[in-house]
Amino acid sequence: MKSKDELKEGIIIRATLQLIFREGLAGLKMSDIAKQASIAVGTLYIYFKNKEDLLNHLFLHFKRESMTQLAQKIDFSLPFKVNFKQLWFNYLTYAIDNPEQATLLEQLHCSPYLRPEVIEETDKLLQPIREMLNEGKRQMLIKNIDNELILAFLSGSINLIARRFSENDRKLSPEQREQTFEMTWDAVRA
Amino acid sequence: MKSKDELKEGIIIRATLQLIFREGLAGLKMSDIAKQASIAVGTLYIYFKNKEDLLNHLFLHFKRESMTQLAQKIDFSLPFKVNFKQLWFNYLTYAIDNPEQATLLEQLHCSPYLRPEVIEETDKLLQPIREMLNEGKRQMLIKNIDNELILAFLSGSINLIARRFSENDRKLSPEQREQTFEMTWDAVRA
Amino acid sequence: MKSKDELKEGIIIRATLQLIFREGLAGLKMSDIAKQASIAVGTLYIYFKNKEDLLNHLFLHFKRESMTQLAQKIDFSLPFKVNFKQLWFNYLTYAIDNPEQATLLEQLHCSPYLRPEVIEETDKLLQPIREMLNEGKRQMLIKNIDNELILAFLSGSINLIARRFSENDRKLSPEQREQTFEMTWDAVRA
Amino acid sequence: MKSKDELKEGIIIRATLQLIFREGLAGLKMSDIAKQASIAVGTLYIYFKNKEDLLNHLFLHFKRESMTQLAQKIDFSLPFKVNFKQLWFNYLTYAIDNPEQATLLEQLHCSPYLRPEVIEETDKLLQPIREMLNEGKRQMLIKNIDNELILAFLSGSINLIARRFSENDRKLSPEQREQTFEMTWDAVRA
DNA sequence: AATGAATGAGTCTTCATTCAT
DNA sequence: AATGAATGAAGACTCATTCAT
Repeated sequence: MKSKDELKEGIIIRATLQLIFREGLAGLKMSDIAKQASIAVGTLYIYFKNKEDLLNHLFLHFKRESMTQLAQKIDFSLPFKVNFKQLWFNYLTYAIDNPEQATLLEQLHCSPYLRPEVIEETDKLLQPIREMLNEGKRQMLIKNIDNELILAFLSGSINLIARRFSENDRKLSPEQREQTFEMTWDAVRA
Repeated sequence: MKSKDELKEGIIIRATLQLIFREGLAGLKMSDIAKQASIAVGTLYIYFKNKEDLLNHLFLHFKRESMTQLAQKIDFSLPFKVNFKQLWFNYLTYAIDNPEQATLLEQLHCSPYLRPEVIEETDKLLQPIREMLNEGKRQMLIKNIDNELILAFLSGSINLIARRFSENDRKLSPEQREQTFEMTWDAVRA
Repeated sequence: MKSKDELKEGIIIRATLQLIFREGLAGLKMSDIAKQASIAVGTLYIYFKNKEDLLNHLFLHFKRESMTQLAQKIDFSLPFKVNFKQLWFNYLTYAIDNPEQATLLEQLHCSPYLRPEVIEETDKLLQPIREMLNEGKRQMLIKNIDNELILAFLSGSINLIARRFSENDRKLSPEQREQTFEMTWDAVRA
Repeated sequence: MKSKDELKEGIIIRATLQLIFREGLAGLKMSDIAKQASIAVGTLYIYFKNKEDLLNHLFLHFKRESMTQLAQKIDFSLPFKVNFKQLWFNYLTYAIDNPEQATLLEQLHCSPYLRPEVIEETDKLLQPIREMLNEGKRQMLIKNIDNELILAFLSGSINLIARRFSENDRKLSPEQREQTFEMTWDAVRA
């Protein structure tokens, strides 16, 4: 008896990520995923109910991974602005340095594959960030504006910037990153 | 003859817009477009070389339309900030009030259908806005940051906000719009 | 414009019949049907929603055809027994001489493809025969037994006999047919 | 060892019977059989060479079982008609009360799984009944008609009746059973 | 003997595009 | 120009069977 391989699920996820990055979500074929993962097509269906299911898992997987990256070096004993800046740079760095994941999440987001519940679930991952914004407001450091509005403002700007400036020959320079943060901070500061 | 052609072309474009909004880009079938436009499938191929061609035309069509909306009430004899605010509100209003088009442009943007040249062409439409930013910098009213960075910052934030807040029951209130503009202006002001 | 061919539906039905007879229902492939009918696979789906739909139409088609055969030379001005015998011989002859159809109807009957409504509909085709049985009872020529019971008795016996004796080298001889009818008549006569 | 094997073989056979009755032969999957029998798929292939082999065994198993039922209370010292009636009632009762088996045998019969030799072998099981018919003819109690014809007549009618009237809410009443036997006896009596 | 994960050939169905009318 | 029936390549998914453990 071979036991259902924990590893194999990861191999499939990884293979799919690479394919979407290289060829795009639109041309993604189950048979290609199998080939890329060096397994049989049928095996895919042991680990995932169908294509949609695989893509939803994929989305959740990298959404969580990106959230983990986001929280790095955050230390609530430090001043708000320090953490805010760290968070912002974490996000930007991750988005710029992992264009694979970013592309994936973006392509999936406007695809018909994603189930609403999965999108909802990923939304919950933002909860700690919302709390942090609340803390910033309490300290009267940032504007008293609806969290969702601020979040949309922050994510939207950072996402597009990362997308536009992730290609190697036009990656954001350290100064540009500082400038962009300056814009962001001016936008939200009280 | 010309007018007849253009009329039908418009009908097809309009029909496609509605279908993408209702059913999404992924499920879009040529036969459905034909049905929605009350013509035969074959006729589609008289006006457009193929599906890709149709979608590229569609993209360009609404990109231009949105740009026209954008320029409304802009008057270069007025002060920079007045125009900047007007432009910003034009964009936001259009994006919120025409979720159909916004959805369309967004869905198309991360689809494999769009030709690079078309994306490039739409980029040119932003030229006047770039000039305006230059003027703002000359007057030392806005930060001296790379235009593309500013544009990405502005478009990104406004797009995501519009998407998140375009459903009828959570449309942005006038105050929220003002608040958002405040963030934007603080971000770019010198 | 080519108009949807009335004929083609018949061609498909005919091709399917031959295939089921030659190869059996179990191995029936849509691609083979298309080949046999000298059309493209896709064309099948213009005339029939899917495989199940095609097979249901097939069933109904030949059920009706067999019913038409059944009614031949029936003349209600003739005495009951004459008609009864004629009917019985019509059925037996059809079943023996068209083993293709018989095989088909039988195979379909115990397949998962047939929709209950279709089976119901074919049941209605027996109505005239039920009336005839009623007439026979009124004339006190046949036993006063529930029609459904008589029908099951008649169909069951005749079906199995036809199946067992339809191969060329053991077809029922005229005497055997008379003998079988004698059994049948003795069974139902009052 | 032997007994252990036979036990498991029986469990598999039993599980398959239930599945075919509940879900039909067409949807029958080896994996489902394994689940129903609470064993692993691989184990099926220890007891049966393949699916076809399993189904042939199944067919033979229940064919034999039904024959055993058939012979109950038959006593050749009793008069012919008594035995004939007993036999007939045995068959009818078994068919009505064990719709599971009846469904199974019927579904298998028009499936591509059954090997001709197996069908032949089951035919041999009818030998005692043929002898009985011969005895009836010798005593000039029944018509002098080819045994196969009589058998087909009897089985066909009884099978269809049992199928039509085996559902609980329309099971044949004792009177109806008597009536049906009356038809049968009239059919065969000399 | 028992297990069940892995395999991959096989099949239905879809849909962009063509072309005869 | 307009039509829509016809085409057939392409792809998701199934399931009997195998085989390493």
